[in-house]
Amino acid sequence: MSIHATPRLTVDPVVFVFRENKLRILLAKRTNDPEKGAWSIPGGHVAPNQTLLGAIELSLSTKSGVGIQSLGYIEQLYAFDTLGLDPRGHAITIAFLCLSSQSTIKNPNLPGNPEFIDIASLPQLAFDHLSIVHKGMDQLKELLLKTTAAVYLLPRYFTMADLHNLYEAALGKRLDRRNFRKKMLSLGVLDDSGNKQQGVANRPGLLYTFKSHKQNDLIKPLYF
Amino acid sequence: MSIHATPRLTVDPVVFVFRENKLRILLAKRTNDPEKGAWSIPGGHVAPNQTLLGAIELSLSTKSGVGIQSLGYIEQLYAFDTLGLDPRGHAITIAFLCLSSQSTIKNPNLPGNPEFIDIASLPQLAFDHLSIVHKGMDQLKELLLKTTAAVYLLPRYFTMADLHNLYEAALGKRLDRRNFRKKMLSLGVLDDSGNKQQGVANRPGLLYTFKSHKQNDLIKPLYF
DNA sequence: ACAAAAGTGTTTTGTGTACACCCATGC
DNA sequence: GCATGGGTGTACACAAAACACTTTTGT
Repeated sequence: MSIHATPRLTVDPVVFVFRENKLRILLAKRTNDPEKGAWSIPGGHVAPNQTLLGAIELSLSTKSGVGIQSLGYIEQLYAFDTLGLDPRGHAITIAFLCLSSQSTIKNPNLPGNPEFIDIASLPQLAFDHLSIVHKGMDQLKELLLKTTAAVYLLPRYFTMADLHNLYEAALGKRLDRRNFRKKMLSLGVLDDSGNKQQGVANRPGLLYTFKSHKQNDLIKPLYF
Repeated sequence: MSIHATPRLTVDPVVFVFRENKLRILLAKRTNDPEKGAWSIPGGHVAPNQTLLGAIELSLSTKSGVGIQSLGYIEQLYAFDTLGLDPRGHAITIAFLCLSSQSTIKNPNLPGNPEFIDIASLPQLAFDHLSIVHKGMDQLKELLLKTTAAVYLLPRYFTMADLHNLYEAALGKRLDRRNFRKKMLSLGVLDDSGNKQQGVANRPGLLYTFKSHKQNDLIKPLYF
């Protein structure tokens, strides 16, 4: 293919979902040595003439059953150099941030037992995968503060409390409920659907959606 | 080396300097086909067991004579997929942002005639190098708004007008001189050296430096 | 004295932040 | 009617933005 020998190239998808008011990340147990059995990001190698996204798609579906069409958002994060970390030899892995509103695993019985795990209680991870996860969390924070990326983590209809809980989980701190509502509404990216929550033992919240032409929009940066 | 065939891996350093009130980028003419003679970023291949920074260092010094020790700041930018763009076969290039306050080329007679070229009048670039340059410019803007990165582009002593000109060149827009000064001074990252400019045909400006313990600092984001 | 750029201050307007009360629902 | 979270409004402090005059140097 080439006269130049280079390190191996791999990709690692950091997939976030939001379920039960917890921000979660897709992990699977390694099925091979090294670090067989350790929780890890379900990534894989890039073949010649395969795009990076193509490699993401293949390793995701093979190792976790998550289809790329279920990801509303994909963005390249960072290239990590594994020099010295992997006994199989020098490799560079390019991490991707992926956001999905489908928060259940369709094939939980795959060899690696893929699961969406709460970022607040992460297990030990293989290799340098913890740094990769942290990079993903940092970028997700940026996105939530500067764009309407929340649309890719929430269901079509959600309450202001859902949105508030997502922001608190992702930013890792408490936000004043009233000021949060005020800021969000002032951005003009939400539509009041006119409907209310059903079957809650308290005053039901209004159900909102993101305005369709405001999805994937930059917003005035938020400061919390 | 590996049982996995992958695309070639290369690195591309986007080196910025600030000279004569112009933001400039390091370019060299390609000395080989394809696109022989076209202006390009002086990057190169990554060898197995070579770090990405090691590859940056080697290609920079070989193709442009710029030593890595002259770069006050290096940061990884983005991985670009060249699939279909390079007749030599599939390659992934990882771009790096580099900032230098040494703004003259020591070896202008190298084969590629390396030069620091004003970003306001860029020539045609080889391959997708224009996208890479744009990514570098975007990230530089971010850095200037959020950190004291200007320290890596300016000489040790500089006037408020120098700093102001750098920001205007990098952000590509006019900034109110008085509010700029006020914001910069309020950040508490500058020291007044007590000396003044010499030999200008008008009132000389005070010479400032960045406080040494505030270099590489995050600052309260600036809004211009 | 004149040109040219440096240095200084005020006012207005918007927004982040803190905080307290009423409202709708299920039980 | 009571517990639980949802929804609303006000006051204060701070910072961004717009804007005009005085000062210091070389010629």
